[in-house]
Amino acid sequence: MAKPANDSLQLFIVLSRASQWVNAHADRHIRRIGLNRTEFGVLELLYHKGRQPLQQIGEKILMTSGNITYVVDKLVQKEFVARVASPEDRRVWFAEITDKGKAFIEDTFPEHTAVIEEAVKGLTSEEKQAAAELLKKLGHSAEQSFKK
Amino acid sequence: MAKPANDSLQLFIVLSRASQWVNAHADRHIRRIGLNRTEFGVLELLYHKGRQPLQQIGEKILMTSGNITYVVDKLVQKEFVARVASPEDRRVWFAEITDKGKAFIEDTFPEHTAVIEEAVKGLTSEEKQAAAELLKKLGHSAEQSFKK
DNA sequence: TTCATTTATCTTAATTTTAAGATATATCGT
DNA sequence: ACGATATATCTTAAAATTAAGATAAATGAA
Repeated sequence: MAKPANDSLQLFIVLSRASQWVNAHADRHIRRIGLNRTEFGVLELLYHKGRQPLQQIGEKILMTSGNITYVVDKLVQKEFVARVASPEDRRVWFAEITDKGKAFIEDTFPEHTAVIEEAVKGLTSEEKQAAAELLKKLGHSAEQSFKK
Repeated sequence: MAKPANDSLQLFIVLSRASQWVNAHADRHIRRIGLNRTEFGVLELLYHKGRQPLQQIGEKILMTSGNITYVVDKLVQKEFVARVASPEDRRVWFAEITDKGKAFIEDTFPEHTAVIEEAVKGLTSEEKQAAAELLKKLGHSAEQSFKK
């Protein structure tokens, strides 16, 4: 049996590489449609999860508060996102996707999906499901232990 | 059976999240020891794989040529790395880890390993091995299809 | 209520990264 | 050998990101 630390380091290495190369596919496509990874991630989040306080966007996509302000400003300039004041807490702004933003996501999502399918086509459907289950568990536990 | 694209998108999502949170652990540690993720990655590469032409570093860690120059300059300033001319091709510089750089890696590696172990402790040893195998396959195929 | 503390967003400067292209050298076809 | 093309590194400006801290509002303890 190998030392336990080896399993962990090995996992870390292959996780980083897989993420790097799969994201290389995604990034190339996202650049082509005129956004960067962060902007696309925020827009997708708002599309799928609805309006979010800026703070919560930063918690999910892991960026500093200053960068959230910057990225949301860019999306507002592109008219893909609007800032909406919170009626309950005057410190809070929600970011909300606009109709133009929704249309953009809906237009580009089929291509995005095709790019991701190409990126992960080295695994069979069963392998994808097995990997996804393990990664879900890993992601949750890493998030929990990071916040403690 | 779900649509095939769903397997792929789901895998992409959980891969991104797992990578994000595991890297959050690693980044926090790397910052504490005075480097950033890119610098540490380059230094580790040179430690484990020996001297590399700058070009090849960029291919492995996916960064632009300008950024390689910048990062290697920073590591040279810290005396962790030296530039060595190639005797065969006068365009090429190798980056090579110095004794000080080696000592730095050797000093910090036990902590780095402990941080990674903590980050991935949500999986059992068997699960780590299963995940690593799938991610290795995924990484290789994503790299190949990206370059085509 | 009041004051101290916490929280959410924004601002600014510095750092990191990319993009575009310049320079020097190597390679390839003729 | 020659000229065209390709390759490796570097330079510069712009874009993206972080870090530190300012401001305003909410929360909590006394």
